[in-house]
Amino acid sequence: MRRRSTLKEVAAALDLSVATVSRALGGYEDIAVETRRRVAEKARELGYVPNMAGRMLVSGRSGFVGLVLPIRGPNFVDSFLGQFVTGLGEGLVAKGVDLMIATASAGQSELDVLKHLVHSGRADGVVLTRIAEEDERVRFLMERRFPFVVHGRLSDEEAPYSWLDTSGEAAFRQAFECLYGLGHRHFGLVTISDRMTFRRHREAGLEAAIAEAADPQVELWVARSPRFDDDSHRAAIREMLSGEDRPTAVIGLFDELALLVLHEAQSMGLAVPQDLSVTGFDNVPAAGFSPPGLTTFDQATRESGREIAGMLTALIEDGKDGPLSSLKVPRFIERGSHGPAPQSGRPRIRQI
Amino acid sequence: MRRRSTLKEVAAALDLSVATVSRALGGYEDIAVETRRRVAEKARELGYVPNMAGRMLVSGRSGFVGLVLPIRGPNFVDSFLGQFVTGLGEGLVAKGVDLMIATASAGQSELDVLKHLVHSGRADGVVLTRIAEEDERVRFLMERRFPFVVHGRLSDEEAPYSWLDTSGEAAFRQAFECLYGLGHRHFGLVTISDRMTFRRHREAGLEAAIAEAADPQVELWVARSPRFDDDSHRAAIREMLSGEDRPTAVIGLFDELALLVLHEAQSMGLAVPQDLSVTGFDNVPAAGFSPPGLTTFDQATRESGREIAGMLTALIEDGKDGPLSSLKVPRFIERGSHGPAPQSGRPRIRQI
DNA sequence: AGAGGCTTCTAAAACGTTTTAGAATTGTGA
DNA sequence: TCACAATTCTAAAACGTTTTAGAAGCCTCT
Repeated sequence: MRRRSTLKEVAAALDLSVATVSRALGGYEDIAVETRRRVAEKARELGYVPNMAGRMLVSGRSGFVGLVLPIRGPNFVDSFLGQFVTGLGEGLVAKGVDLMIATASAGQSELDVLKHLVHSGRADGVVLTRIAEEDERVRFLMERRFPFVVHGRLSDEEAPYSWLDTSGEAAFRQAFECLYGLGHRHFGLVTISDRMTFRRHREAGLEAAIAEAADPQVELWVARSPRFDDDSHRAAIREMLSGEDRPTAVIGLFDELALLVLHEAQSMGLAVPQDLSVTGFDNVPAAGFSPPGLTTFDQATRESGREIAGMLTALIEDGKDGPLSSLKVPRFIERGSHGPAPQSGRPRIRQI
Repeated sequence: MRRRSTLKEVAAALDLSVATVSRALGGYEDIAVETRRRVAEKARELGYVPNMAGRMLVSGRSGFVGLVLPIRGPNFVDSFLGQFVTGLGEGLVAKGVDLMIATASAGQSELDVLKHLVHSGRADGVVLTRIAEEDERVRFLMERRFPFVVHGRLSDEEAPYSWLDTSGEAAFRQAFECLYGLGHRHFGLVTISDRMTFRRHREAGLEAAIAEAADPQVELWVARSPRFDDDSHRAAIREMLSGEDRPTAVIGLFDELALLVLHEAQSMGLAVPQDLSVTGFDNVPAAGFSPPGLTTFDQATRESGREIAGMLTALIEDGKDGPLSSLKVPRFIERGSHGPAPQSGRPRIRQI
């Protein structure tokens, strides 16, 4: 067990050919059972571990799956990544596949990284996260017929690629129904202006639910700002919450926005959930820690990672199979930030 | 650029030998300058990208560095991992090295994973995180002389291995000095009973600072429970905070514990920071979101990842160089959870 | 006895790269 | 002219594995 040995050494020790040892370890039927046993024993004794490079060379497969990290600003924190990586790793290790993380170096785009990954043969498939509505990376991979799975969806849902997504539609529908049931009629939505698929789905879910309610009393105030521009979001939220015509229930497109609402409400002297109900999406750790506890939806990110690992390895193994897809329904996490609508009447609505 | 081509194809296109093309691309001096230029051009034209398997086979290096993921319970959330992976990736890509994530499969220990990584030649070096005071993984790697860098430290600081750590000592000293300067004399420490190095360093820093203050008025109440047992922590915190002899300043060993203190204080009707000052360590995202904002220390995890990447690649390249180490001083993040000591007198202290 | 079939094993090629040892060509100095 | 050096290139081996095509030995059936 001291040094790793090679097939050749195992073969020499047993006076067999390298080919026989290879096939014996591979469990081939045309090697006598007794020989297979002897080979296995000797291999263990000598601490034989197959060399991946040799294997890769002949098989043309690297045994790796790549995760292309989104480029981040220097201060961007992503509570999602750790969970996702953990889940992916767990799912892949079960299939004997390893996970590699591909990062863009200075001046590289995510597409550059992807191209290098595909061309160098370092990975047999890739996982893409955080895709936009139109994504050049997806186009590139589809052209090459390189196996990949996307966490999220493009706007073109007919395109033949594999994805796993969490249904923002279902979630926002459920949020509305819950709040409507609690007597809320006057809603606020804090959202982004960027063209992300997840935004479209969540907004569509909310709109559909409102339409289905078919209640003329229901009104919606939409506050829309650029994704990472917290100052704009804050300003929009303050405007939404000041004045007597403010919503009684505010839905954040994701937790960070909902948490901003919680903060602004507090600093404006509005009590949550007595004066204002707030919901989010993602269930980031801070959601649980921020009093009174943010009501939100949990994506089960780690579980998604595991499932994506399974989809991707299936794709790699028998490439003929058509694209796979899976739509998860997020779990509603009811904490303290929502409650019955307050009783006071309230005037008209405005749209920003 | 359609399909990846090989050295042989480039050589054939230029009527040169494979060896010449290889050396030309390698920039060797014994290839005519003009030839080098022609080769480079044709290689680009044909979209040549070196095949890693071939290269690995002859060089004996995989071009990978492994990160062994700690095994986690099904619900464990780690905001640290995402940042660390991002930093590592950034640091490694600059050196042309890739990052692989090694996960334990069911029934495997972290040591098993490590052994397989080392023996299969899939990685040329590894990064270890979350090590305990005595760590069998470190022993194993030292025996094999396999390049590795540890994030954290063992209790045996003389052992010749490379590490990068954040000085919990300096942080807790600073926390004490800050609070002492604000008039606090009666301190609480919420900590764990597990034998982790980081615990020892932080506690040592606090004790040293108390000793240096040499003030007989200073008293310390220590509440110690098993690491992940939140219920025990809560109970210990409640006990610490109930009664008139409670501390005016509580230091959490890490943010999760400090956030528990914040919660318990709130539910007991204690105002932070008027009645009670609280500090933590780690600067998890929830620290910023939890009113009134947790005062804590920031580890600059992403930056540490980058630095570790540099250390490890240096170690791999010229293995002769002795072990490297680096001790970072964490940044004090002053938020709203600490303030001047309240004025009321306070009776004796107890030790749990 | 010969043909055919089965079982068990192996030689050799292939994957794509780097490196070593040396070949071929040209130039230089005596 | 010859010996020698410098420059530029190449053939071949090596890395460790898998796979292909087939060899060797034995058994069975006619």
